[in-house]
Amino acid sequence: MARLPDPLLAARRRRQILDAALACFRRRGFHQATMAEICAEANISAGALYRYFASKAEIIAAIAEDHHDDGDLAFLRTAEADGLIAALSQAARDFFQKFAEGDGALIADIIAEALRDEALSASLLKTSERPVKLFAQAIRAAQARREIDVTLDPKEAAETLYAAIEGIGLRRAFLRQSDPEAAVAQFCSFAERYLSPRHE
Amino acid sequence: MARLPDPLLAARRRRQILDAALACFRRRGFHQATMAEICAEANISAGALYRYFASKAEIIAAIAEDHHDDGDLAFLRTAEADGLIAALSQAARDFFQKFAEGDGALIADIIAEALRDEALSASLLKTSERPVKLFAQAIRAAQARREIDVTLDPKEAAETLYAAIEGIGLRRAFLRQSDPEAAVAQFCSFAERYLSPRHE
Amino acid sequence: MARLPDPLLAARRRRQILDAALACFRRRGFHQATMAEICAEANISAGALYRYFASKAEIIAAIAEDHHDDGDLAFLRTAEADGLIAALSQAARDFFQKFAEGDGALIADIIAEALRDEALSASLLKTSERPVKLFAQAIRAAQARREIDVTLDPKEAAETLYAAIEGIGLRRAFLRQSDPEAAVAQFCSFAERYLSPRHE
Amino acid sequence: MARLPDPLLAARRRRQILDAALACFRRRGFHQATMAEICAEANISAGALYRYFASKAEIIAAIAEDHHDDGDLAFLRTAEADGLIAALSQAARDFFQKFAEGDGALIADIIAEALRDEALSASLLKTSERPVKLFAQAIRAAQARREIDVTLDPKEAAETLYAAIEGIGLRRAFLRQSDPEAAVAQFCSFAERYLSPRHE
DNA sequence: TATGAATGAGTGTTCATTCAT
DNA sequence: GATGAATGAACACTCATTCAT
Repeated sequence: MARLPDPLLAARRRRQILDAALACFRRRGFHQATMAEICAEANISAGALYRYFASKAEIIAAIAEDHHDDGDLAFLRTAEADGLIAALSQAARDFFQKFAEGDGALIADIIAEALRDEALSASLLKTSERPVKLFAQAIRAAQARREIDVTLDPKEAAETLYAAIEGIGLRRAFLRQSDPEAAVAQFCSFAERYLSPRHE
Repeated sequence: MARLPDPLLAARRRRQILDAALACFRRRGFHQATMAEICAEANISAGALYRYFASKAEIIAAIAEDHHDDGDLAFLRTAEADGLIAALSQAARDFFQKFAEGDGALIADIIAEALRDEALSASLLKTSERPVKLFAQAIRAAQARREIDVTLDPKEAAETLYAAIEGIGLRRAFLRQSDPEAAVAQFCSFAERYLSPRHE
Repeated sequence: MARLPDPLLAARRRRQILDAALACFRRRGFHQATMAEICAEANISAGALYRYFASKAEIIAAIAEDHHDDGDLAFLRTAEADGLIAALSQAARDFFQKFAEGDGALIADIIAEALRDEALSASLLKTSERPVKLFAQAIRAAQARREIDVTLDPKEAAETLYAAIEGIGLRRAFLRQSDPEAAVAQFCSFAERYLSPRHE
Repeated sequence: MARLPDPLLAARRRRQILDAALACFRRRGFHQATMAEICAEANISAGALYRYFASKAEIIAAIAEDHHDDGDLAFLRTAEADGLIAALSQAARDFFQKFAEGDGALIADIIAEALRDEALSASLLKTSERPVKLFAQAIRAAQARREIDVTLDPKEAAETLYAAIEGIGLRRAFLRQSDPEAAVAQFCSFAERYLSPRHE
C-alpha cells in the first residue's frame, strides 16, 4: 500500500533545520558553526539534514534570505493613519528588537557573506528592495500631505533611513546597549530632524 | 651566542604579518582565511609567524584593533576652519574610501567578531570611542558658533552621525554602489538636514 | 489478509533491479555506483529493492554471474557447418559487441571482484567453464576433420582462445578502438595462424 | 639559520605512500581502500599524506602509471641473441610474475579505471605504448632474419601478443592457476604457432 | 508489499599548531 | 631566529541499510 509522502513534512523539516541553524549561526557565526552542531540543535541526523539541504552554503543562503522584514501593508497603513515618523519608528522598533534578541552578529555575518558572494548578494538584493520601496512610497505620500520636506528625494531618503536604522542597530549592538526603546528614540530624533520641512 | 631580541625586527615582522593577514581577511573573511594563506602572503614560514602571534585569534584581534580612524587633530582643525559639515564630510570620505577598496566585508566581520567576543569588544570600544568623542567635541564647538541646532544632544548626535556613516557605507557596499563621492553626497545631504538649526 | 508470494512478480522485480544495476555498474563501477542510483534507475524504492536482494554485494554477485556467454548449441552447429574459425569468429563477435556497448569496464570490474572474493570466484568458475568446454569440444571435432592442427591440446587451446578474446577485447577497449569488426579481424588472423596445421 | 629542504625527502615520502597505497589497492581495490588505511600502512598522518598527493585520484593515477613494464633494452638484446620467442617469453614471465604476486585484481582495477576516466586513459596510453612498440620493433627484426612469418603485420602482431599476455594472465588469475611457468608455457606454445612461418 | 525518511558510522580532505633541525 | 614537515582532530558530506507507516 503505497504511502503518500506528507507534503508538509518537508516544509516542517526545513523549518526545524533552519531554526536550529539560526540558533547556531547566531551563537557562532556562519563559518564557525558546524553541521554537527546544527544537527544536534535540530535533533536530526546528518543524513536527514542533507535530505533537505544540499550543502551548508544552501542553509546559509536560506537563513540570509529569511531575514527580510515584512511589515508590508501594516507599515503603509500606519504611515497614513499616524504619520510617517510613527510608521518608521515602528519599523525601526521591529528591527531593533532583533538586535536585542542577539541578531546583531548574524546581520553582520549576512552582510559580510553577501559582500563576498555575488550570487547570494544578487538574491538578497531582491528581498531587501521591498522595505526600501515601501519607505519611498510612504515618503512620497507624506510629501503630498506636506507632512515632511517636499524637496527630499524620496528614493535617497528611503535609502538613508534604511541605512541609518541598520547603522544605529549595529552600533548600539556593538556598544552593548541593547535597550530597543532607546534605539527607537535615537532613530526618531534623527528622523524628525532629517525629514521635517525646512524653515522658510 | 645568545642573541638580544631586536625590537625593531619584531615590529617589522608583526607589520608584515598583519598586512598579509589584512589582505587575506579582506578577501576571504576571518574564518575562511587560513594561516597557510597568510604565511604565503607574508612570505614567511608558519613557525616564524607563531613567533610573533600566539594564535589566529590574536591576529584577528590585532587586525580589528588596527582598524580605527585616526583623523584626530586634522578633523578638529577642519571643523573650526571650514565648518562641522565640511569636517564630517571629510571623515566620511575617508571612511567610504575604505569601502571602495573592499573593506566592507572586513568591517562587517569585525562587527560580527566583536559582538561574539566580549574581550575583543571591550578592547575595540576603547579605540572606537575616539572618533565619536571628536565628533561630539566638534558638535559642541559648532553649537557654540550657532552653526548648528543648539538643542541637539552632542553625544547622541555624534553617535547618530557615526552610525549613519557606517550604515550608509555598509548599505552602499551591499548595493555594489562603490563610488565614494556619491556616498559622501548622501551623507552630507543627511548631515545638513539633521544638524541645521530648526525653524523658530 | 495474508498474501501468497507471487513468484512471477519476484522474478520480474529481480530482473528490473538487475537491469538497473547493470546500467549503473557499467557507468560507474561496482563500488562507485550507489544503491540510490540503482533504485532511481529501476524506479523502485530502497525498501522494495531490499526485499529482493539482501545487500549490494548480492546484486554485484548476481550481475557477475549473469555475465556468461550462452551461444551454446548455435556455436557447435556453426562449427560443424562453417568450420571452427567461423564459429569462433562469431563467438568473438558477440563478445566484442559487448565491449562496444561499454561493457569493458564492467568486465574488468567483474574480474577484479572475482579475484578478491573467493566465494564469487568459485561460483563464476562454474558458469564460465561452459564456453571453454564448448570451444574444446569444437576443437576436438575440427581436429577429427583434419581442419586444424591435430597436435594442439584441445583444452589448452580452448583456454588460449578464450583468453585471447578477452585480452583483445580489453586491450582494444583500453585503446578506445571500439569497432567490433576490426577486433574480429584481429582475432581471426590470430586464430587462423594459431590453429592451422603445421608444415611437415 | 634557514634549513635547506631535503629534496630527497619528498621523493622518499611519495615512494613510501605509493608503496602503502599499492598494498592497500591490491588487497581492497581502488575504491574500497580508504585513505586512512593507506596512512596506517605508510605510518604517516593524513595531513602528511596530503602534502605529497592532492587527492586519492592522484594516488590512483600515480599507481596506474607506475605499472608499466620497462624491460626495454634487455628485451631487444635478448630478441637479437636468443630469438624473438625467447625474448617474448621472458617479457611474459615478468608480467605473469606480477599476477602470481597478487597483482591480477590491481591490473583489472587499472583497466576499469582507465576505461571510465578519459584523463587517466590518455596518460596511461603513453606509458603503455612502449612495450608494444618494442614488440613491433623486435618482430620486424625477426622478420628480417626470416625467423618468423614475414607476412605478419608487425604492429598488429605486437598488439595481439600483448593482448594475449594480458588475457592469459587475467584468465589464469581468475582460474586461480598461479604458477607463472605454466602460464609462460601456454604463452610460448601460442606464440610459436602464431609467429612461425607459414607452409609454402 | 511498498514507501521513503531516517540513521550514523564512515569518507576524503583541511588546517591551526608544534617542533626537530 | 627561522624553517617547513608533521600532526590529528575536526570538517562537510555520503550511503548502505532499516523500519514505521
